[in-house]
Amino acid sequence: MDEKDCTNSEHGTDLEHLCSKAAGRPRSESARQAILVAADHLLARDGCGGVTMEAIAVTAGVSKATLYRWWPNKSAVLMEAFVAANGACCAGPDTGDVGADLLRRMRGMTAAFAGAMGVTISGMIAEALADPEAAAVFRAQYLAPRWAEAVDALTRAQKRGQIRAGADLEVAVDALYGAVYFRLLTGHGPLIPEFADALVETLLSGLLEK
Amino acid sequence: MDEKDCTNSEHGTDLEHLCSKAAGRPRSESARQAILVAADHLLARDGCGGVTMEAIAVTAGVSKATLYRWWPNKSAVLMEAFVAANGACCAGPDTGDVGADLLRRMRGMTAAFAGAMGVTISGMIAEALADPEAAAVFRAQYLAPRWAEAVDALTRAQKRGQIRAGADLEVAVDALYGAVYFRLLTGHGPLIPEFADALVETLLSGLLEK
Amino acid sequence: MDEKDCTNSEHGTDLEHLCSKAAGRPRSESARQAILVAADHLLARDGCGGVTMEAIAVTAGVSKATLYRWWPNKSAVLMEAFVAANGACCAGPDTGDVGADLLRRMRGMTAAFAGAMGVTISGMIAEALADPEAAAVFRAQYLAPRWAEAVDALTRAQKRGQIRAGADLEVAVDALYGAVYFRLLTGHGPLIPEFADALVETLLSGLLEK
Amino acid sequence: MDEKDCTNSEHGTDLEHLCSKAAGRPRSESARQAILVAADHLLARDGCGGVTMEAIAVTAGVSKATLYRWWPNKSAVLMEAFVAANGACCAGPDTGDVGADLLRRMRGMTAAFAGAMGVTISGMIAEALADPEAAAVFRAQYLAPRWAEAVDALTRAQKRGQIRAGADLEVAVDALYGAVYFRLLTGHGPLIPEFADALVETLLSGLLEK
DNA sequence: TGATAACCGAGACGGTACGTCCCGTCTTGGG
DNA sequence: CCCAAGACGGGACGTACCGTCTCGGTTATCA
Repeated sequence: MDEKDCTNSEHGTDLEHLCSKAAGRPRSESARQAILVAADHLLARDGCGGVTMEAIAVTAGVSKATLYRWWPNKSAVLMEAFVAANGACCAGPDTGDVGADLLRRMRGMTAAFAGAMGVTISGMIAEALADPEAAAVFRAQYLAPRWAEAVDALTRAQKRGQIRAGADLEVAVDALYGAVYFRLLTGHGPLIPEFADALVETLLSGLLEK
Repeated sequence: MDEKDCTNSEHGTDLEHLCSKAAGRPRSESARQAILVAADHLLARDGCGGVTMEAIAVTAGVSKATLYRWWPNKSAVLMEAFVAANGACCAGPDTGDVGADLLRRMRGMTAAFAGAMGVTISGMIAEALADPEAAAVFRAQYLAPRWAEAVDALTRAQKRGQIRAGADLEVAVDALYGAVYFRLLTGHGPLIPEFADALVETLLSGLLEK
Repeated sequence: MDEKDCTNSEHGTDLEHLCSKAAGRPRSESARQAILVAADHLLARDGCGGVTMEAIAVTAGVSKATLYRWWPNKSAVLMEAFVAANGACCAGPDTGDVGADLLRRMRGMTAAFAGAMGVTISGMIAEALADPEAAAVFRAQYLAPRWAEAVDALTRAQKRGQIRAGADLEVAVDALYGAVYFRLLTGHGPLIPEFADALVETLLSGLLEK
Repeated sequence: MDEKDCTNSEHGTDLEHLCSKAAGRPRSESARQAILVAADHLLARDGCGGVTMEAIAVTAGVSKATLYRWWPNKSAVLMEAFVAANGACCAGPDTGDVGADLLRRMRGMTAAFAGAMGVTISGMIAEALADPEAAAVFRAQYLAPRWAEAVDALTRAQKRGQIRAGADLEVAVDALYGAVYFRLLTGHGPLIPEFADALVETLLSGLLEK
């Protein structure tokens, strides 16, 4: 982190030399990439519990010591591999129709969670539950951007007057996302498009009789 | 399961002798209780990942073979210990005021999840994510009753005309519960009473501008 | 050790039950034998430094945990394997001629040390130098019996009047054995029959001019 | 070795330029000294097996690459550090009384071996047992001079007529030194002055009844 | 007076073995 | 037939050290 801030500093000042120490052989970027790729591959093939540090090392053509030099444990490697592969958060288009946009978003999410991504996400949450640091990474790198993006979309709709002024949009996103995660993690209901439809409809219209 | 069906059979018929093949020493009920108590205690103390079959056996004063004679693996023991300790599902009173009842329910849930119970539930879900059979037990013994109870309460309110006719109450409960589980499992927001309040308000009133 | 004393107790008293507890599955003697055989085999094939606990386990068809359950480390396993294979100390015949007997003994020793046994002994001493417990085993199980036997033989000759009364026979054996070990361990001279001859002659006759 | 032969060449001939290709920075003598000092210090503190190349490097304020640039492996460093610190072989005075001289010599040796030097020597022998090159260095740089010196002393006595003509003095020194090394390496007896006394007496007088 | 070549520190790298831990199975003797 | 005690095979874990490598930077000598 520190040296990244340093090298990325766009204003080359005299202070540069303070952090550009970097004595010794620099970290092998190729090894890092190979590890993340191997971890992601094994994650998809063997599931979260089936991945082994030894297997990652062998697959990546890397020594186990190198793994432990840069990541404290298996959770950390898997989590970084996951966010490296799934970090990008493609904001959907804002068509002006909050209902349609929300529907598209939630349908996409349920469809993804119903497939291979669902298995992977489950694994990452299991990992997060056992390791607070992994949890923090998952939250910051994967969850937060998507969540914020959804809140933003709702906020824009609210400013357009489509959503009532007093609504707590953050809690609303928790309810939308939470429902999907709930079904994913507990398996208590199917992740089908109709579920997304009903969920959006429920959130938008509310339960109370007018 | 099999012999349970047998011993629990309330109708003592002539068929009894078919399953009451209890030649030999019967299962020690005291050992079973000691195991469940020990598992629950260790679960609370060491967290889910920290519990060991060996530790359960020693704490319960029981041999490891006895554990594996009656449960197929660690998840099963922990899950049964959990539902034995937390199985009862006390339905709250139905005061006739949906909003107040729902608020009470969700506040209770968030408060519980914010405490020791939250840690335990997290552990059980982690266990469920790694073991489908444990997941089934968790769902059937813990989750389903509470979920059904909540759906029932909303259904009664709907019949009373407090909730609009077309609302999908099952999805609504998924959203309510899901939001709380979401925060519990991802740690992405605090489990405070205000969260319960906002959640109920959002679900009841909906997001759309009237 | 303790339970050995116990089971070997020839007088079956009431106290027997105190130590014949032996609860639990008894130690597998076949595993123990397989381990010692495997260790001895690997020792001969790969030399002392080349043996691996993992290799011993695999060769013996045994789990690594079983190794560490009964021996604290590699040295201990190797040492026990060594003494199990080379523990027997065949006392040579006492012909009544000290010189001849001594010569036969030292020639046999140098011949053995010049061959494969020399390599093995070197390894065991290296192991003993790094691990005091292994040293104690080597001393008690291998060295002491042979040394004592040699001292005894000299003592008998002394009683027969062939060796002068004041001679310190223990120190003499140290000199005889030490010289051979010295050449073995430092490689500073060859272990040939002539060396044994000269050594015995020197010790018997002494250096001083009469 | 090569460049040592070169720099040590006392006869500065025209050939000098062949090996004095010292284009570039010359070897840092201070680093070399620091390494040997550090190795010797760690050897005394942690014992032979406890010394690490990394530790030597850090202690000497030197990089690991520098170690491996000048020595092929750990044994070589330790051995050179040992002989650098203990290479000098102070020949004792030749008083004309071979018995007294021998006694003084062996008493000094046992006393030294009973102390810190004994631990160090043990370590070097352990190292030598695992590495033939280290063994050669130990033999040539440490052992041989002392051994030769002792043989010389005995030879002088023999020429003076104090020792019988036919005695094999080399074997006698092996017996004297070997006995002390034997006790040091196997720990089978104490290294006390009385041992030196008895040893010398035994060797000088021999065992046979006259 | 540079240029250049070998030095140096720092430290990451592949590799190998270590000793620990836990799982789920088994083998005893005893109730 | 149950139970306690506890040994067993299996397999992943995280650590430690080895000897090699790549950096950026530092000297002496040669051109």
